[in-house]
Amino acid sequence: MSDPDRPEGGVATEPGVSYAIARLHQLVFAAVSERAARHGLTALQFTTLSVLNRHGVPLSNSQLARRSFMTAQSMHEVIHRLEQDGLIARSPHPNHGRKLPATLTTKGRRVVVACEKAVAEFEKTMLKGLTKADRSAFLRTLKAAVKNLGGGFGEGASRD
Amino acid sequence: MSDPDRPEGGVATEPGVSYAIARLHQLVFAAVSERAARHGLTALQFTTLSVLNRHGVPLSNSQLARRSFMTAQSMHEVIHRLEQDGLIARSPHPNHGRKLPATLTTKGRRVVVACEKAVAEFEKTMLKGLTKADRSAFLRTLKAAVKNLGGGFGEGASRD
DNA sequence: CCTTAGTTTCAGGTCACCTGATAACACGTC
DNA sequence: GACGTGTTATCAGGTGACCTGAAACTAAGG
Repeated sequence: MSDPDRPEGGVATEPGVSYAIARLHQLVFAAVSERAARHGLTALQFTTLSVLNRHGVPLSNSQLARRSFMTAQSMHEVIHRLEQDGLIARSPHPNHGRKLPATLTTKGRRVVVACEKAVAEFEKTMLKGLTKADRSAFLRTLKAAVKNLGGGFGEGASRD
Repeated sequence: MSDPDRPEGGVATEPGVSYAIARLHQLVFAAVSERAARHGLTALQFTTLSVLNRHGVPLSNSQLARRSFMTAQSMHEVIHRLEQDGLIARSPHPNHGRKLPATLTTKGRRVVVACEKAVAEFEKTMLKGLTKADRSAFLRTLKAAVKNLGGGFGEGASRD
């Protein structure tokens, strides 16, 4: 019903879990992008600042790349832009002539904290109506699926 | 521990649900992309063929776009390429001079069925070790979150 | 010293999206 | 039957997020 063009043939095997994950991600990504945009950031820029903020200690381009599961070249584009925009600063590592660890500037910290607050609000909306048990089961399953696929969460990607 | 560069300061507020969803999606997307690539498709091309296959009846560019939550212009790029590659065919709608409904070609159907099989295998791997109850709770929560964010799943996006 | 591995960075390419603009058609209203 | 409103297909141009390849430098171990 609700589809006047549909005759009868297609039984329509329903879409799998992958599809539901993709759809939810699409909505989450859009929501995060929108909130980050209010502070002049893309979602990727926000998450990169967030990683830096959570880690507490300066991280080099390569380290950030590993934690974000992308190439150093891709990460370079991100932090180059963040540096231009004055959200991070990079100064040479004391006892390593090649590494350029990045730290949040005051402006960068202010922005990332504001974004994180907005995202936390958003998550509350997303999970509205779910019990504490539902939420923890959800998170547990997400983590289990990641683990089953051989992935981590980038807390300590290899060494570093 | 496991991080020699980490002194003491950062308490590291742990990343939220959004982050876990993004990470799982990243792995799922990579896995689907890889499997689709074996048949010469991108993940997006595969899902588009899949929508067409599930629906059973020809869909126009605009209809496909609505079901996939993107603009008609973006979808046009996808189906134009699929048409070039001989995976779909488009012929004018009998009683509408502008619509160009797309159908799967024999080749297209063969490819999408093969991909769907590969993806189903993949999903089994991803959910290994989870009980029937875990899986249905997971899917239920995914759907609830989508609903909380005001999204549907494109089965009947508005009319059509 | 020389090799191997890690790091930063430039150059160039692809894919998945977007907005804007055009042109043709559909259809109800006057 | 002309007219406005909405839908559709499609071209043109642009951005963000990724990639590989290659160059140059540094670190560390034989």
